[in-house]
Amino acid sequence: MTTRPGRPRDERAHAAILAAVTELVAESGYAAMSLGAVAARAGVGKDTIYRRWSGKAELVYEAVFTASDAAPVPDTGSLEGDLTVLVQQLIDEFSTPAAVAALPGLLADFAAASDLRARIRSAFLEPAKQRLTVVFDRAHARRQTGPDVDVDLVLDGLVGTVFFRLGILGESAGPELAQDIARIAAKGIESR
Amino acid sequence: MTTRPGRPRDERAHAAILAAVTELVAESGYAAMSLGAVAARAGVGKDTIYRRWSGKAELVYEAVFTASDAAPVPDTGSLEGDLTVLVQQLIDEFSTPAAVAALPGLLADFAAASDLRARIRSAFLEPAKQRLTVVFDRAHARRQTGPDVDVDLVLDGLVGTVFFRLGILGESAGPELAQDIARIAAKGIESR
Amino acid sequence: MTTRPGRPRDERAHAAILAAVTELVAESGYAAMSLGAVAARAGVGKDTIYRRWSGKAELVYEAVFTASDAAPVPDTGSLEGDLTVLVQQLIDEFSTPAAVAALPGLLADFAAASDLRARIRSAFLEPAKQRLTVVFDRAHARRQTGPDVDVDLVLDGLVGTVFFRLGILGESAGPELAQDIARIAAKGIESR
Amino acid sequence: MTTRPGRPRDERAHAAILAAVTELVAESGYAAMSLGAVAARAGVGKDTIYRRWSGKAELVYEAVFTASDAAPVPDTGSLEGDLTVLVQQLIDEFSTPAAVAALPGLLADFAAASDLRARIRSAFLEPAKQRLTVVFDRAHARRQTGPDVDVDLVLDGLVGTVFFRLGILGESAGPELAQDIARIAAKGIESR
DNA sequence: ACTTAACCGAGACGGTACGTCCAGTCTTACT
DNA sequence: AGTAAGACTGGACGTACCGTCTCGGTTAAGT
Repeated sequence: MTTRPGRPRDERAHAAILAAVTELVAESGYAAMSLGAVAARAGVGKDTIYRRWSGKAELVYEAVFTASDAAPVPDTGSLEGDLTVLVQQLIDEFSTPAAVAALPGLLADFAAASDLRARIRSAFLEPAKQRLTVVFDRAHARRQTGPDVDVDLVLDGLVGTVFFRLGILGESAGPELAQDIARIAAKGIESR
Repeated sequence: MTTRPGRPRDERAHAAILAAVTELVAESGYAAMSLGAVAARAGVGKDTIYRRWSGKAELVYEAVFTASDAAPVPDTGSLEGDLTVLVQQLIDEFSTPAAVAALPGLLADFAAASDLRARIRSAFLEPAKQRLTVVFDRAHARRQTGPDVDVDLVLDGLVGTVFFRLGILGESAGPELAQDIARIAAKGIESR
Repeated sequence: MTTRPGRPRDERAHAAILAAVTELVAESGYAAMSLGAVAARAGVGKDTIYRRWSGKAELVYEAVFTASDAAPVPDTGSLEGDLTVLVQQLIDEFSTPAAVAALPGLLADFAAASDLRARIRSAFLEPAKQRLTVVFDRAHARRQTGPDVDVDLVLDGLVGTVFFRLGILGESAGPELAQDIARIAAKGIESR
Repeated sequence: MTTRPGRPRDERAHAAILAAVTELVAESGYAAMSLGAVAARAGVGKDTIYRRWSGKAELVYEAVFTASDAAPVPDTGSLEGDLTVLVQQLIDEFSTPAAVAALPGLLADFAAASDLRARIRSAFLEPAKQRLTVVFDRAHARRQTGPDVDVDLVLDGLVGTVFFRLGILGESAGPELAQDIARIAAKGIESR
């Protein structure tokens, strides 16, 4: 039962919509980007959008944040080194023009709708949490940390710091930023 | 001649508007709160709002974040203790019903308008930065930290973490949260 | 008891307001002329206007239609000649830039407010009716007309025709117009 | 391919809007009737009104003056009789509650906007002018009038008189009015 | 070949908020 | 009491967008 009756959805429309969102959100920002403009840019009817996504937030999330899920788990041999790589991954993910323009409004919409709010942890944070858990397991095996590090708290700290700096304040990340953040975090959770 | 010509602005209208904003933003959320509804609730014409504030973001900012500027500088004798108090001040500021409801949309609007974006550091962060600077000076005098702590980075980390947890994820702060955050931060920046 | 207590009204303000109305109504038209703009142009507070006139209609009426009340009663020796002069007086009165711009909106406001509507006959038409009555009395004395000419009907016909042509259609009056109208009217009411 | 792409316009919305205008203009008058109230009464969004009409004047014109275009050309055998019928047609057209309430403000708006002003002759007057032309042709064939009657002038006189009496002064038309006007006009233009 | 059913672009639909403008009133300090 | 200035409530304006609905027409799978 893999096929449904009727005409199948046009994959080119799907791709054209996501491309239009990426362009328009970078040009205009999240709030100023209307779905009507997306439809026009993509050469698509508005229904074709609403048939696939429930609203602006879901659509922009998929368009902007679906690439880096495959980021590799860092393994540099030290906790600080691993965290530096991981924070740099976050910075890279949040630094594209589309992400910078989309993030504040996107998270505002997610936060405002309770059904979406519940999905932030699973959608945004879960991939990074898995990488972070592996990093901590290795650090524990090296006796650098205790067994009871609060992964969620550290993750919220790293993500919150990066999001606040780049997404809210709109500052660009210098080459030292990832290491500066990682150094404090690593020292903060190491044993002793 | 300190008085301007014409009828002076009505302070009661000012107060009624801010009270209406605080109520409505807590009831409806930032995006769903219309300035027309604010005017109706306050018993005020829309012009009276637009005469004093340039838009929703400026208005809500003034209504929701103008109380805690007078928060005292903590002085517990230890860096971790001081940071715990300071983080708790942030948590308290971000935990009122109006602040929880207003923050994501408010910061999204500030981030989207470049003229407002520049004001986040000065308007939101400056009071906390001053307290944090005093805390670090005392810690340095106690030889707990070096002289070159990056105050902005730590501040962004503390604020970003609290804002992300409470404002974006909508989680409520448990009694241990402030100390958990402060402990990691203090260890992360201590000398040695 | 000709003097009232308190400061007497400033006659220069009165004149400045009427001058500002005449200018602004000619520039902008009746509907687009706001009393705030009149006050600013006259260098006067809005209250000074509302203290003297009850609203825009009354003000514009006084500014635009108060000059020609002293028009002389024509006496050319023939009914058609007298009517030609009288119609030309109407045309002159309705052809000033201010009158052309003010008339449609002004009469619309008069017609919409029942208390003003009752005043159109007395305010607009009474001076012309008196002149027309004299003209008809002389014509009757010359046995050109019967004794029972419906003065109001003829007056409404002359005024309505001129007002519709100039005020509503916005056409300019050629040199023959007064005589063309007067000829038909005179023939239409002569005996035989 | 005569059909345009997209959802066709809803004829019931069109009719509901015109019905709401007819009701509301009769209840409130032209100036006091807001398009927002029309939309609410018709159960329609404001966009649906602005999509079809450019403003209040165009909308009210279509709602109030679209019935009598099919009025028959009078043919009583005499000029005065024909004119009496024609004037009565004008009176009937201007005497409906909606027309009485709409006319002054409507013509004021038409007169104020130069693009609309040009349409008064074609939209309001053309149907009556055609009937009047036929009446004059017949009168000329009967040798009652010369060949060079100024149709526009007589039409402006008849319409102006009726409009001024009913529309501006707000007087109701007695049973003799049409004949009184027609008698003067007929005598005024007859040969000899 | 024919039916069925979901798809498609286009754009109209009801509804809601926007930010501006004006009417007519009110409140200052000053004359 | 009158004055200039300008703030006040209230409400209409015309625009923009949301998310849904309605057309005519297309594209496959199932019969």
